[in-house]
Amino acid sequence: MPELPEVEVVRRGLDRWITGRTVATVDVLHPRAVRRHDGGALAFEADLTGCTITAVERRGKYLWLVLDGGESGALVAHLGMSGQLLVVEAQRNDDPHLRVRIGWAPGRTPQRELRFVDQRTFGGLFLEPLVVEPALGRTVPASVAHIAPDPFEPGFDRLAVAKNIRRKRTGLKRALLDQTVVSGIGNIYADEALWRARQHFARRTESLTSPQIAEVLDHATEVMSAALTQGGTSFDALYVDVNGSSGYFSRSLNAYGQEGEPCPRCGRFIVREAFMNRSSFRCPSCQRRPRVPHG
DNA sequence: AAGAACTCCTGGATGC
DNA sequence: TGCATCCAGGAGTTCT
Repeated sequence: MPELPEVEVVRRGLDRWITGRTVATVDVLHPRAVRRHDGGALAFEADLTGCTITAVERRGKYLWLVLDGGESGALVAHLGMSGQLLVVEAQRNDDPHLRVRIGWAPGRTPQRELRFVDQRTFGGLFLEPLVVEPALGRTVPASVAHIAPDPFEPGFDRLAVAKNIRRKRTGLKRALLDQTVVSGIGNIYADEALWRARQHFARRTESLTSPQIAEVLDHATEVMSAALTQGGTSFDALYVDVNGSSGYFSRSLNAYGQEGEPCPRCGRFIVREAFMNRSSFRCPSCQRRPRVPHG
């Protein structure tokens, strides 16, 4: 559920609250939360303790805290389906699905701490070295190197990505969700972008021109930008910013989750269909099924 | 080797 | 009321 706008809201909150702080204590309450860390929970606790957060960066849905200017690598975070990074007063009661607690060296009062809370445990935290991407000149964690730039990165070339998608010869939504092609787009914003572009999710990419695909990418960028100004999309308490507040973009959705509601453009009822083991929402009039389907 | 299938997980909603 | 089943889905891994 957290896609690019939601992760960016969290990144901004973390940047404001924890940049410059030094880790004093690390407490892993559920080993699965650090399953991607080399060496497991004990190594995670030992490796992170003593590090200072010098920056908070993001690519797509991946977020990372630069440690000691990069000298100690980065603490990578992926929120998965239900992950939350919360900055809360240390004395507050533990959250029901608290997985990792990170305490700071004493500083401002009240004393706060960083908590990773994750109901469905698809998300996780892990430390990794940073690597330089030759093509872009950007420094990213090793496991983020295979993730393509998101539309808000300086290295994002919309026409080059469009040409790449066209060459993939696959279904349009499948391409939008492929994080190695363009990152940050998940099920919600893919459906919203397709609705805005009046395209069907199964439309073959090779049947579109590169400028047409670039337009779909522009719609995705615009809808994510609009969501960001609303604090992201929240359907329940599962997605929140670092202070626990929900975003408001769910009220602006035109297609996603709108089964049985009238299309805001034409009034036909939005339908839900299974695609790629997940729900896809579309207007049956504005987004007609292509004659050569699937992909 | 690209792409489909499978897997991880919990709790709220739904069905009988 | 209570128990069983379904469903949400990102991304790494395995299979074809």
